[in-house]
Amino acid sequence: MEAGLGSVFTRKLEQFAPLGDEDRRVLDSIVARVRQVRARTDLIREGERPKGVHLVLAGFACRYKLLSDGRRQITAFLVPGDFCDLHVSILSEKMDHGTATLAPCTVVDIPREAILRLLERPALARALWWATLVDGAVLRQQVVSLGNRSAEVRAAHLLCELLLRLRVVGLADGDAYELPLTQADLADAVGVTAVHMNRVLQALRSQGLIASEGKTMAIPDLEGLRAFSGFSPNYLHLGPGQRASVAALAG
Amino acid sequence: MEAGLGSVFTRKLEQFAPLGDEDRRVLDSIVARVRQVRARTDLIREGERPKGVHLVLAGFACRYKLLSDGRRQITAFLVPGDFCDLHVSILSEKMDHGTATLAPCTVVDIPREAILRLLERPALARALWWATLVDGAVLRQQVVSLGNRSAEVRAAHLLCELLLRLRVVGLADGDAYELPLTQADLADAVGVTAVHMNRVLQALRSQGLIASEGKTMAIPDLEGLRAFSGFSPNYLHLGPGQRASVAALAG
DNA sequence: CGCAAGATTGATAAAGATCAAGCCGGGTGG
DNA sequence: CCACCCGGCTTGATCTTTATCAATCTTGCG
Repeated sequence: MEAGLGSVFTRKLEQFAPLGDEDRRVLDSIVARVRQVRARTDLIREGERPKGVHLVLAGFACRYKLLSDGRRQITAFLVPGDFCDLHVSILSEKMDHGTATLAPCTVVDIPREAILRLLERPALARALWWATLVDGAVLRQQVVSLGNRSAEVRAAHLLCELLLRLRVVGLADGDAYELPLTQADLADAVGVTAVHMNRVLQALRSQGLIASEGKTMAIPDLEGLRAFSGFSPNYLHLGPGQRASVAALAG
Repeated sequence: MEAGLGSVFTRKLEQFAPLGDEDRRVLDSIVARVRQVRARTDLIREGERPKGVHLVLAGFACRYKLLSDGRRQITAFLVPGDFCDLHVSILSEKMDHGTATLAPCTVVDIPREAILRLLERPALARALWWATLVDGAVLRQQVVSLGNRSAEVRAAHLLCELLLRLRVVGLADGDAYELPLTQADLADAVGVTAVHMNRVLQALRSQGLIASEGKTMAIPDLEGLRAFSGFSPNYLHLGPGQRASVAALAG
């Protein structure tokens, strides 16, 4: 399937820097393969060399690493608009981690040359640097969480972050969003066992901080969750266009 | 103090991509302020907007975040040749973390415009992307460690990584290097208390995996430490020039 | 209807935090 | 020149969080 990139991608990039007409034209000229990928499927494995950049248009994916004992650490959740492997692909290096879908996804494969063409335009290059900066910042935040916070607080922080990131791409309905993950998936990101993740979620529910049913996650008391988890959105480096999404959150 | 950048910087960048004469000329044309900074001094604090890029030429520094309860998480150690705040500075964003010296350092302040000039040259831009990629990869590795490994294994892994990174810049003498950090500094990176870090180091010493005295860290049995910590250097994306440093390590 | 994946519960064990001292070395002021 | 002081290292005892192991329950779905 061949098609333009649709609006999610453009909207995502415009969040970071104002684009000129010519920038937009270059963006629109990218022809990429769009495809549906079912849940729990590798997009690219550690050690492989990506042919192009993968971009999530819909669904839920992740970056992960496997350990020798079979355990999996999820190092990032990828939501619509997120690049799976931008930096590695620009350099055509070998992947130092894998990426995989967690839920059914719509994925775009952008050829490497197309990305290199984007990089020639300063405003677009800036947007890509920005995406990379946010990527790193989210990772630093995860390090802080894993190194210092209890499992309960880590989980709360993650759910807070996901709400905000999904709001940015218009996928959070007020204070609720679809979270098509198993407790084991969350556990692999938060760095606990699935058993413990279950107890953590129960605790958060009983404190009225979250209200999940099925695959829907609701945050009835965002300010409460924010305070509990010590969340501050500064590290997401949201653009001016997104400040409204943050209005509810101090900092 | 004004001066050229010296060889560390150039050597670092050449690790990533071959540079042409013109690239080198542009590099040499950068005039930057070089200064000595004493130990335990902030280079830039969270929330500030960097005027330019800081580069460590000598010494030992870190990226860190402070939590509301006063705890500090070190998210990266910065060794000679490392940028402190490249991405944030390129975008003149607010810092989402601080950087500080841990030992006395020689630091270079490169004006933002100089970096933007580098970015116009494809080979140099590529080198900067590469540095950023490695930054992210190291961070992912830290997430994997914090999420899955025991404190002992995390510490071993970190010491393995530092040996390799210091070898790359010629600061490791065979299997030993200067590590001018307190146990508390290490603890803040590994995500344990200083007390526990002390016991961890004792355990590693008694297993013959490390042999530190004073500020010198020696690795008498690198293969042993590698195996114990599950270290694999792939995520450092070392250039062909550095393969020799890795010879001792499988994978 | 029956299964398999996911969620839940309980009991026990291990890793690491916390609290509280004590120790050691080197720099400093009297 | 020495006493003392302070930062960093070390040790011990106890407490908390989370892992581990082992079932059991629930539910969407073929």
